Amino acid sequence: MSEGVEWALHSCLNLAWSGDGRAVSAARLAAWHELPAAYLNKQLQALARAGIVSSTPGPRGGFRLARPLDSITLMDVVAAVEGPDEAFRCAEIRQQGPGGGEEPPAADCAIAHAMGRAELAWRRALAAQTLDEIRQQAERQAPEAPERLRAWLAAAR
Amino acid sequence: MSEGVEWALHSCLNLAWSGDGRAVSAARLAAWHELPAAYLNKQLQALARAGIVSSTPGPRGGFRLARPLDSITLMDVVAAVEGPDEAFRCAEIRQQGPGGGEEPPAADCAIAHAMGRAELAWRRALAAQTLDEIRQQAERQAPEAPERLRAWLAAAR
DNA sequence: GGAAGCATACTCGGATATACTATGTCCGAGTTGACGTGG
DNA sequence: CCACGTCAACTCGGACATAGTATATCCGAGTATGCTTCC
Repeated sequence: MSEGVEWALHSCLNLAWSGDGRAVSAARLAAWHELPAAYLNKQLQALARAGIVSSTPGPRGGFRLARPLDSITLMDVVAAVEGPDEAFRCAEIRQQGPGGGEEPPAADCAIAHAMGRAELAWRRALAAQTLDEIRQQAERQAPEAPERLRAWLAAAR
Repeated sequence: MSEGVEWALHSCLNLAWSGDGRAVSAARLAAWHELPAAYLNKQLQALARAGIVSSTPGPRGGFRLARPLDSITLMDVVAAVEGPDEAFRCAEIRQQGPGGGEEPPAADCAIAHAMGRAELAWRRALAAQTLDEIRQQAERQAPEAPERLRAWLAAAR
């Protein structure tokens, strides 16, 4: 799985903690965890295309959450960064060569069906978890995190 | 996900249909679906290392199932081909840069925890499905498939 | 006729190239804010 | 003092390199088979 998924998820939480008042630039979000700024920018663009964050150019510009955290699921972020297509894609090799009959088979490939069911379970688990729940859990573990981020953003003016 | 997973799964079913009497070479299994023989051989080696199939060299050699289909799950094959490590690996970026505190955090990353739970659901779904169940479903859809394979193997002596 | 020895062909197994995607970097278009200037 | 125009800096956005992995290929070690030869 792409490294950018982890970056995007942390960035969403950081955006939520930064306060809704002002946007945060990709460079600041990247510096907070020592990530490559230009590449994180790429991931944030993907989030913007998916409607998860909104971007504003120019000075004082940057990214901010486009909707509240409790309406963003893990699935939304994963789909935005990784793309919408399934991880296991059936190439229908059973139709190739001597193994494939003359006419296409009537039913779907049993293997693809089973793999699809498993992947559906994964997607359901991701869709059942909102970023707000994760934020609450993270704040229970480290209650000072939001304030530290806001202080650092204000100081690094 | 790797293309080889699909090839390995189909090959396992084909090995089950070929009959337990004699081994089938990687070249024959590949020709049945017009796959690159040498590369399929690589995937079968991975299955052999995992104890799913057994290999015998020399003439009349090849691969055969090492244990019955009902004791092989989708998870076994996926783990053998893809490797045992998780798809989402937490790099603990929260500990890097100004965002990371002085001492390591006490609890696990909430994001990694949630992603791990989703992946666990996927793995459970894969482990709950045996290849024998898939074989039964495939035979219901195409009852003539096993016999066609055996006839082709005998003809291509 | 039978058995031993040998050559042979066929198999896996791993070491070696190539292609593609994820990763990382760079520069341009656009916008906002500040500053200077004129009224 | 206020309003307007100009300028400059900062931002995203997409186009351009690079690296790492999945894909594909090739050749060597090993083994069972069949044949030849000798007893």
